[in-house]
Amino acid sequence: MIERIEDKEPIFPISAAAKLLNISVHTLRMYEREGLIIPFKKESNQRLYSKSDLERIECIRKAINESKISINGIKTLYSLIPCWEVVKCSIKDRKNCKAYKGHSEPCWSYEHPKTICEKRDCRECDVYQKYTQCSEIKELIKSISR
Amino acid sequence: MIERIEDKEPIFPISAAAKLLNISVHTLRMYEREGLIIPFKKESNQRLYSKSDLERIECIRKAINESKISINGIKTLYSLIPCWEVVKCSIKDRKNCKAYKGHSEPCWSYEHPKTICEKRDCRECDVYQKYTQCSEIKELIKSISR
DNA sequence: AAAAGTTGATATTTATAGATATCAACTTTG
DNA sequence: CAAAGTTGATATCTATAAATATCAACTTTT
Repeated sequence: MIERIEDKEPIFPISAAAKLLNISVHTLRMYEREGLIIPFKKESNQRLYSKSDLERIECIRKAINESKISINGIKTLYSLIPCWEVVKCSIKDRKNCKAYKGHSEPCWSYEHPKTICEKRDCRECDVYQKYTQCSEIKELIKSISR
Repeated sequence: MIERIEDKEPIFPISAAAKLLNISVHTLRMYEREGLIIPFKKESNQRLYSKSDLERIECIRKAINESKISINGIKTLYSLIPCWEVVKCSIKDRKNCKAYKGHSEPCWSYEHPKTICEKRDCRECDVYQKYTQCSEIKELIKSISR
């Protein structure tokens, strides 16, 4: 469970990632289009995946293939992450934030101008990185309720 | 949105409920087996549905057919309801409660002996009755985090 | 006590979500 | 600068989740 800096380095091009995960390139792009993952993008727009990205994707695959949760189900689950507590945003931020109000997309899939998140890179955000699994989300909800 | 007492009266046998909802009897039993609904049971074990039950089922149907959330996805969403805050259970209760620890079934699908919920009827519980939709669950999470 | 409706269970159908394949245009690499 | 890999897009396939149908045994109703 120790996270190394190297694990976050985006080093695998899409075909290498697909091979390592034993899935098709298109599936990876679909997960991205659905907002489940945010791969690193080079200036040329080409995707690069880190080891952490691969772990995240494996987790998502388990949810789909073993737990039989549909992609829209996963999006909805992510939409319940209390991101406002993680990024400690202000009441004003919350007023302006579609993610705070919505409940069908992960917060990082919404536009959220005029909030604390405006110029942050969601790929680097704890909300995206630390609450991939359902157990992690539930533990977060427990921890904020006190 | 006004809830009347009559709305909670279990009056419709399964075939009437199925007809009103325009679905098959078997589908109703499947939702029950999956733990999405808890119909009232007569001594003879026959099911009766209230108007509130029908509304709940329509909501679940929308989640499945329109929002494309799978049944397992819905179960997982329900498992995130912070029931411990709703029923105000003790630390000890939480220690004994599989629902508190789990994250794949709604709390009312778990056995939970030696907790405050032990002898309560989950069908009558606010956790079951008041947080059917995702928007309601998210609002609850917001309200407990302060 | 006969008719209508219910029970749980198993077997079958269908609609579609998730995955794959193919494409021409563009980028990177050696 | 050619080869290998990428981009997004569209069209197609397949595995299966959700729903339906059928069953004999049991309850309720009139």
